[in-house]
Amino acid sequence: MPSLKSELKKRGDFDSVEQETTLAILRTSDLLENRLARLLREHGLTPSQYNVLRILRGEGTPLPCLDVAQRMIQVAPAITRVVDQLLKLDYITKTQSSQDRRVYMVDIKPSGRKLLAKLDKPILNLHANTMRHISQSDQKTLIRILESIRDRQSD
Amino acid sequence: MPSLKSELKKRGDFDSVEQETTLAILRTSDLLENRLARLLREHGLTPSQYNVLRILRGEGTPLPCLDVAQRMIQVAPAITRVVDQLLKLDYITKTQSSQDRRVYMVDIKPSGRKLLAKLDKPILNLHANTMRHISQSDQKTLIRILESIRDRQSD
DNA sequence: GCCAGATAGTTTACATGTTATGTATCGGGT
DNA sequence: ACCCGATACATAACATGTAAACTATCTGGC
Repeated sequence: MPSLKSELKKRGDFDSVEQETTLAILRTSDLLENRLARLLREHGLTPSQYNVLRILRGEGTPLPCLDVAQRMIQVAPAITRVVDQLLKLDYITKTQSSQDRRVYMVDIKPSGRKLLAKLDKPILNLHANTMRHISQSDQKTLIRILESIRDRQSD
Repeated sequence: MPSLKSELKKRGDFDSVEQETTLAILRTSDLLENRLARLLREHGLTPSQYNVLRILRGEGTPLPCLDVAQRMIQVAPAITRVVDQLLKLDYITKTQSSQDRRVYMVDIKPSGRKLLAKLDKPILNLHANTMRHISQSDQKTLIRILESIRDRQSD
């Protein structure tokens, strides 16, 4: 009987089912994040950098910095630095908009697309492997419940 | 039809159910973490600091630094700093073990217990509120599936 | 006794998230 | 034309996570 359950028992039982549910989500997420981060690190990317590149590739056209931030549920300052990093790595471009000079548009470069293309299969495999013991029907159930948790939140 | 689904559609459809499942977990976790962090911040604590205090309270006896780290699935350097912070805040004690002088035992102080006691109800309420629309049976399902995801991982 | 390898923590360097604050620019009302 | 509030980012300050390197201490074998 491995990690989670025994660990948590040690520090007292759950105070409520809701708390147990919350902890289960947080712990599982931690695990998944770590695995993804390790894979990305092998290619010199951080999860944030990867997400920005994904968003830009998905969009197809240049995007203002803050639009990228919004899609990552992130605050502006974080994006500024990630964009700086990606510029240094030469995976994106950043140009001041001529319509509105407050705005800076970022776009993915071919080098960035190439990197993403190289990552697509390994990442797909990672996720497939992570979920390999979970039936499709359980996955759909999971997605449904998690979605309803997110959608019912006021903020 | 709100956030997640529409957002993700924008950047291209999911590549697989496994990927969708993964993203659902990560996004939901983000949401929960943010809500908890906000509540804790009102009391001057970070999530890490709170977790360390919880572990120490649950344990009841002094614990070596690295033992605390393990239970948080964290690496040693992170603990060093969180422990330092909690020392500065005067919520814990840290004493060198006389048996093995490499080891430093940390323990929660009464002030720390008092703070946790003050937090218990609000946090319970937060979790209850987050899950208020989710049936107990769905929660149990969620816990079961998430647990099986975690338990089936090799590392 | 002594030394090599293991173990507990710390320190350093880097990337990121957060809030608060500063800067440039835009845009609408007078 | 001008000014004031809003908007797009950038910067600063702080806490945290990670890997890598370092210190102190312990321990088993010779």
